[in-house]
Amino acid sequence: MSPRRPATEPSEKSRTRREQILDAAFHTFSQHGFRETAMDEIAAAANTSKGGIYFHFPTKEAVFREVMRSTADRLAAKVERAVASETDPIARAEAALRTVLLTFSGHRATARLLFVDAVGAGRVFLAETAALHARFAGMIRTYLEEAVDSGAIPPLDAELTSQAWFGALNEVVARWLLAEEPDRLDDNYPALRAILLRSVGVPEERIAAGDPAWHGARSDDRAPR
Amino acid sequence: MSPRRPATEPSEKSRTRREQILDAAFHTFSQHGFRETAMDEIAAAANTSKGGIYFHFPTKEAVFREVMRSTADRLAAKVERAVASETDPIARAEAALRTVLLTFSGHRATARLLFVDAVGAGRVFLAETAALHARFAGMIRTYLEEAVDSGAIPPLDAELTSQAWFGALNEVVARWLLAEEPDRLDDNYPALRAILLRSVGVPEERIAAGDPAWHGARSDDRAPR
Amino acid sequence: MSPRRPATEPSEKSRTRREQILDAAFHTFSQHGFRETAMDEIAAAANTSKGGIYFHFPTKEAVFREVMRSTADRLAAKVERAVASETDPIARAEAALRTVLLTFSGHRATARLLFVDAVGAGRVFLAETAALHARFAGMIRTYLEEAVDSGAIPPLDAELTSQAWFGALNEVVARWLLAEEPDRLDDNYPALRAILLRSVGVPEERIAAGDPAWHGARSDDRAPR
Amino acid sequence: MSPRRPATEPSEKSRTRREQILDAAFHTFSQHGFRETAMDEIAAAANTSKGGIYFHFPTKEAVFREVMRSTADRLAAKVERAVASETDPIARAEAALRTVLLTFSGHRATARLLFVDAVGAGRVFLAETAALHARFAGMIRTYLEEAVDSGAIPPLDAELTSQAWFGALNEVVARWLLAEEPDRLDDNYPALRAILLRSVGVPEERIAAGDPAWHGARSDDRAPR
DNA sequence: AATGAATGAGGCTTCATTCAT
DNA sequence: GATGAATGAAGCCTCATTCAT
Repeated sequence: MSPRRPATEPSEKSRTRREQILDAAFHTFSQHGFRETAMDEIAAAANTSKGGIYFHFPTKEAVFREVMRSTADRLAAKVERAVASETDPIARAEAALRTVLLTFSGHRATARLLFVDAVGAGRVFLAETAALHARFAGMIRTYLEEAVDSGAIPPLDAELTSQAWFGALNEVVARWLLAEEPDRLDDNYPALRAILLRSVGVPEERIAAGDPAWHGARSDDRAPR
Repeated sequence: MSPRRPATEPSEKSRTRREQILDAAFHTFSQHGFRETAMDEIAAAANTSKGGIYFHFPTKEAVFREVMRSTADRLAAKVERAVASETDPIARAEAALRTVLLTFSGHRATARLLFVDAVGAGRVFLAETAALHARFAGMIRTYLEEAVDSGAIPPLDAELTSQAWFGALNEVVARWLLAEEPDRLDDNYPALRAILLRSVGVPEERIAAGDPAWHGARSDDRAPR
Repeated sequence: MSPRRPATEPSEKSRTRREQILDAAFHTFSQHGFRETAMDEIAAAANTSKGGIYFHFPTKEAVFREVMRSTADRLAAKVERAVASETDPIARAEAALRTVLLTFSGHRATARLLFVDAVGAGRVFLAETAALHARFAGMIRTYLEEAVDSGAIPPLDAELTSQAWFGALNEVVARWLLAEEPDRLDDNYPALRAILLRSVGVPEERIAAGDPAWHGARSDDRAPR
Repeated sequence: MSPRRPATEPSEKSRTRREQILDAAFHTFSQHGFRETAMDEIAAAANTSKGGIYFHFPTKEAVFREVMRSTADRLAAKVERAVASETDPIARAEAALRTVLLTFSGHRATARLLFVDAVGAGRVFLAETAALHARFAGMIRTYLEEAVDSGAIPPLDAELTSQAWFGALNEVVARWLLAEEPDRLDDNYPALRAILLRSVGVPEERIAAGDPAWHGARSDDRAPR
């Protein structure tokens, strides 16, 4: 018997199985894309049955949305945590950039899912994808505006600039994902940082000094998710 | 007999029908994406039959590849033409940027196809997509290297920078594509130009002067293809 | 999950449906041949859906192979059972012949499938067909060799002779299958028996005596499969 | 201008093209079977177009029928010629057997077409196939009846025996066709001759003497058709 | 006579979803 | 809660046949 809980509250067992499915879906989606992933594959990877998935999710779309959401949440939380430990506005922007690059560097699957599959999942997810991009660009935008407000950099079109930053980052990641024999993604951080900081008018001395947080903070390239 | 190894030049009639099909495919692919487009749809849009398409192309993939190729060719040619009319290295880079933005601005479908569908078409097209991105980034790279060689801007990591530029541009376009009620895409040119030029160390005076070629050269937002 | 590698015994329900499909396939294949039979027909005859068949078999070919295999197995078992009840070497050969003729006589569909469709199913099944013929010829060969060893008949080229016997039998059956208004197939047994026995040098007295097992053992021409 | 000929009479040019098509059809049918042969293949092999074939033949079936008919005619004529040069009834039967075996031995394609494809071409050709088999069995039957009439062999069921002979021959040929690495088909003649002659009661001395016509008359294994 | 092009019915297979147990 | 089984709507592709030129 399950403990005294409302019937609508998912039981421990159920929470676990749900997560199993999401994990499996995350991996298959990021490997084969949305359309190319069959419910059968997810079921097999989750050690359950197709019917089992349909108990927890109403449609395949719902599974995908949930995977995207939770993945984006995790990444956003990670970035926000990293940013929170910095106070200098420019350092905060650096931290955001650095974190994303480091995270993707160690988690190709996450990068693939968020920035390749999201786009390729079909017109049904257009709004979702736009929101996803807007979310990360929005984070960047916040840091840029802080920097402007603090006088660290001159005023700028924050909306467009954050899009450009995100796009630049996105492309570097995507090219790394598509490469046959990719180098370490994070090798690109110093140069990318320089370009982006320069693009918003950070003084050359500051750029030349490098990112003080960028000592051995290299990715370890092995975390499972 | 298949037309793929024509003993004689393809007849006028055939050339026309082939183009009809490519046109139709271009539109349906850019509206629904690769997987979501059925051969039947293309056939209907091309005023022909499914079998008719298969007379001209061996598979659906082949149609898509051809559409991508010809679209990319057209765009690349347009950019190169625009660039050729400038001599100053920075002006050449500006011309490239401006042309792409203007073109996409008037041809959402082209943008959609090259920068959204290409990515989302599935793993089969990975290499193709990578090549497509590399192609345009490569063009940018050439202009940047010219600028460096001429001393107009300081040395830089041309590979990464061209990726970043392309990515920034790509994202701005993509966001515009995904927006519900988009502004004019080309409204973004001045700000984007400033960011990018700044990112490679173009002097502020040059940036402030604006792009001299950017007078009424706005897109007209109506060309059929 | 596919049922091809069942972790547990296939359930009763499934066994039943699988057999339903095989039964339906047996009938449609033997009536229309492999290429001319559509999966839809099999599905309809099995009171299930096309998809239902694909749950149990990976391809149409696999269905055909399975039908052939099980049909051949059943026939071979029947022959072996009949032969086992005889001890005299010549009587054993007679039993084999008699059994095949009697079986086919009552089951045109079986005959059609094994000796007409198997050949006509296309190049993909060449090896399968060769093996099928070799299997039955091989059985005959065994009985002939026993007969030689026991001294009942003079030495002979067992390989060729078994082929010839099988071919003779096959043709008689085939002509009966192709006839518009066929007589009883088993009416031919006495004469065929005489020819074949004579061809391997069985003494005329033995031949003239007839097959003692051939009293009312006539087929009844109505068994469902 | 064509010479003064009735309009219905095929012109020289036409006769040639028609034959080209039949030749091509013969080869493709015998290699891939009826259903597996596409009109395109025949057209390509005949160096003409699909439309060209439809000028000379109304349907694919018609082409097949014509190929079968002409091939069978050619073989039958060959056999009859060989038989005509013998007077002894048993020698005539031997000649028929020998000729077929030798012909097929050198022309796998003919054998394949007549005795494999004919069966496998589908239900539409049932009657045709039956007639084909009956035709050759009928020839054998004639020789057997002559032999009986002349007292060379005892009375027999000529219909059944001719079927059996034909079937035996057919199977030996078929097995040779299906074999991966076949020996020479005609190596089997002496043994097959012995079996068949014995089966109709030819005296052992006659059998043991061998076929006097079977000196170097081996096939040469190379004729194109 | 001949051809290239087009047609459209039909076939095999996939897969999201449903459902009885 | 979970599963195996079933469903049926598409989808891609093939190919005999037709037809304008």
